[in-house]
Amino acid sequence: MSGKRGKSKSEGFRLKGRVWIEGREGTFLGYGRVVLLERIKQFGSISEAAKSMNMSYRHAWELVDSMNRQVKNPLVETATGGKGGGGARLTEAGEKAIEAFWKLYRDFNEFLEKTDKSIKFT
Amino acid sequence: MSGKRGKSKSEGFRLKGRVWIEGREGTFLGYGRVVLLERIKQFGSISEAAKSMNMSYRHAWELVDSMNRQVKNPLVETATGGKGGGGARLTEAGEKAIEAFWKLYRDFNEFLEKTDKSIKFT
DNA sequence: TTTCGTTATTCCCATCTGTATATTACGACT
DNA sequence: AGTCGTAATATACAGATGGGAATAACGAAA
Repeated sequence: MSGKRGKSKSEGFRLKGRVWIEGREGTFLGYGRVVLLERIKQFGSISEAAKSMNMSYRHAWELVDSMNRQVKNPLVETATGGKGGGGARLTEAGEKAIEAFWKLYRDFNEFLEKTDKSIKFT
Repeated sequence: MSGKRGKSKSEGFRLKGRVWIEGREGTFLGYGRVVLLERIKQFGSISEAAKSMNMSYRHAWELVDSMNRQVKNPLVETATGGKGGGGARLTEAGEKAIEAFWKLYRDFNEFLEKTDKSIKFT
């Protein structure tokens, strides 16, 4: 291939992918959910975490609720009312989940990079 | 874990994922597209291929068109009119694409299975 | 008991994806 | 020339997804 210049029409392909943990109700942990957990840890509040991700509170709350429903020990504990109106904090299980997912995520990206090089189409 | 019986609330997690090839316009090849290519090869027609997958002809045609737009040598050649009204056939490049994807797909599933076992949450 | 900010929950709406449907273009064969 | 079945294309519709706004519940602190 390759004329003197100009993009070949089949240039620039790259391997992409997603991984997630699935539970009884469907997705349990994925990239977005883990980032959300981290923001909750950082801000101590679902609403602040959501805002920082440009995500609606409604959506964030549903994700948290979905995760908590699928485990015996919740990943996030919430409190309504009280000082500051309430808040949310990450549990031990939440911390473990974050760690476990990033480990998986790194392994997966490694796989993607390695595999990407060995692909030939035309 | 495990009480005498009954499902633990954190049972049954499994790793899932998707991989695809991305080109200039977004997705170029993924699982569904490859199955579609195989059906086109089998039936010699986009409409029959679509029907066999419970997919609308419109959608199938758009997928084929999207794939063809992103390469110099089309994966599918179509003919309008003529014997039987026309049809579609897989090109050499189409065959290669199928092969390449399944190879990738197998490697990915291997990764998933291997990785799934090494994950601990709680 | 009043205040306050967050969680919890409910509606309505915009957007997106794909379906269903209808119409036209096409060209080898009879 | 007429027939036939598929490709090609446009339009209207349905369902799912998430956003935004509105409201109620909550409980510690003043």
